[in-house]
Amino acid sequence: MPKLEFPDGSTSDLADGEPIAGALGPDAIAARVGDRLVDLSFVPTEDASVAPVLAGEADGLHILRHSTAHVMAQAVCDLFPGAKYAIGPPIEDGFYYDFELHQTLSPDDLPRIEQRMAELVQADQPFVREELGREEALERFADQGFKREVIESLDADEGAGGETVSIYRNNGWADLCLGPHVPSSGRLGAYKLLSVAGAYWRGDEHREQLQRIYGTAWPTQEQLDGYLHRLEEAERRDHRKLGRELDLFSFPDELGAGLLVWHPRGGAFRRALEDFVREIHLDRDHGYKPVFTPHIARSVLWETSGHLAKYADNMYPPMHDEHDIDYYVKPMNCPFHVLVYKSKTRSYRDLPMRLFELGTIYRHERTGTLHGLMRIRGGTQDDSHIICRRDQLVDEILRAFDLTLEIHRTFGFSDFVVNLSTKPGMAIGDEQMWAEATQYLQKALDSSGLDYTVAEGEGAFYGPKVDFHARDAIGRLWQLTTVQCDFALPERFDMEYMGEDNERHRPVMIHRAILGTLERFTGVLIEHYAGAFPLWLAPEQVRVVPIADRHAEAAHALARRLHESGLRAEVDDSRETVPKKVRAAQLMKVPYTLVMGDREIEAGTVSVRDREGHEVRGVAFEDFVGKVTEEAATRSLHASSFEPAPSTSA
RNA sequence: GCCGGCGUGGCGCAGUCCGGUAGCGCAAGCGAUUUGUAAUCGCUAGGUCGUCGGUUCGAAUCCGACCGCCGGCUCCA
Repeated sequence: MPKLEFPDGSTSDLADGEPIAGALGPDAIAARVGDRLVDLSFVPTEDASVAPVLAGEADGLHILRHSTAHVMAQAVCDLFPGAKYAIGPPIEDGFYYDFELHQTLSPDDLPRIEQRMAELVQADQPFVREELGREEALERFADQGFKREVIESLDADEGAGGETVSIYRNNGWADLCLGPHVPSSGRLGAYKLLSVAGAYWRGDEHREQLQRIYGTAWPTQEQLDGYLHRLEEAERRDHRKLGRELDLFSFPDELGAGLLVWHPRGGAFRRALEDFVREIHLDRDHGYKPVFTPHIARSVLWETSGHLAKYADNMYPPMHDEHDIDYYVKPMNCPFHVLVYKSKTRSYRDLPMRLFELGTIYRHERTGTLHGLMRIRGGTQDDSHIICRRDQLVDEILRAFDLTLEIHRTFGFSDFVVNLSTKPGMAIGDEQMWAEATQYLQKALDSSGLDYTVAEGEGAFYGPKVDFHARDAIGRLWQLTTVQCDFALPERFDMEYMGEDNERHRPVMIHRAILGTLERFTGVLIEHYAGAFPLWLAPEQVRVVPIADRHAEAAHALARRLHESGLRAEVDDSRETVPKKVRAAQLMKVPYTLVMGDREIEAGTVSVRDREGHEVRGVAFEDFVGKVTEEAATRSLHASSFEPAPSTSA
């Protein structure tokens, strides 16, 4: 164990995680993590003396949450005799702990557990680290099967101590643990238990299913409140709720799980989205060519592609015709695009060939995985396949990255986490193929200047891929774009082109979807914008509100003129009061509401209210139309501002 | 698929524990009001209580199966 050097020059060979009073200053409490000290002093104490946080706060938060998890596990074991406990790590924003209990937990049990935790905090039990020999540890956890399993698997893992294991003990309760922990249970911060759920032991669906309790923990009550507030904010943005409220789509029971219908307002939105995606792909610079392919195909296609072998369970069962030929509904578009390519002999001059389709696919996802628009059984991908020569591959991958960034910028996504996913356990194609395909992606990534991390074994079964996760308006990451490099399907489908050398060559294929499915992307956008779409995507861009019946005709005339300018405008001529109609428009998040009364008709102006509630009266109609059509045409993310027309009356 | 929770008019909910044939608000329709920037007033209509089966004299309520939704796990071409 390496010696630690403290700021004052002294050294220590304290064990990992052991609290070190005064190591970072007179009032600070630190713990050793690996080869550095982590300040624990932000953890609130009654004297509230807080030294500067010298090490990363994330480390301290981890320690705090991990310690909270221990205390919770202790509380659960106190309340539920015979409890078996599995693992309880810190996670983003909190922690969980898995248990096997004689009874099933319900959310109603959480307050009791919190109550018991409070007593343990009150007792201020020290976290005591102990090192045990393996045999000793096995004995200590004699009635804790999960712990014994962990201990027994330890020497398989590199550097886990081998002969000894460490435990952390609070009074009589102890857990196998590397630490570190806060010095005592009285030093937990603000915490709250959130939910109970099922989880498999070791993440293996063939093993025991345990009961998991999720909780969150923060240094201060304010931070906890802030987190709970963020949860509420996320709930407020929930696309399933907003989708209903904004009348965008629904999932009728009669269709079956995971299948939806788009309502007119959702249709207007989707149309705008599709127009944008189509336009940008098909323009001269990006050079994609539109193709259209059917929704079903004979089984032979899926046998060749390998989908039947690997994904039969997640495909809808086949239908067969009078000749007993099986037809499958397509779960992917790629084999069809391969057939487009193979429809005639290709020359090296034809490459790269970039095929674009808004392709609708059906996947029989397991019921428990469905989630609003985020995971559905029928949806439409902005699916493209780029077939090219190897010498074109890196450039084509880079072009796909550029298009990805360009498209996402339009929606206000600028912060990405990028992964390079490598060969999974079950894959087609040989090692060399995989190595080469991965190299090309890596090369493109390196020259793109994008930061990325390698996700081992996360690739598609036919090739490695690069995934883009975009950060939304409230900081959440969504996996959207995937760019996959495929040497396997060209082989399986025997794709060829005639080279300059008059020989046959095998092309390579890039699979890429930038938005993913339009449905999922719509869900992400709803949450990103909290339903307040930028003008160009808003289902209804302008709502005209006549004040009294006598203004209805003028209101409809106005809406007609807006339509002629290419805007989506509606008139609310219901016999309600103006405040009520304004409220209705606000609730539907219509970008602009125009209130029409005598003054506007007389002056030929409009009274503009945006959905933030800003109101400007007496705006010249041409000024309004000009700015708003510009805002829509440029796909601006920002609302226009208006000023009253200068008075022209003499 | 697995664990747990849930399913009552278009939406949000009460009633379910302790069986006795459904109630509120919003939305909708009608009437009055003709309204100036986030909810005018009144009236009316609308539900075989997810579906099927069982227990019972009687089921929204108890039991079972199925369908669907929610929180997770697993999976995600």
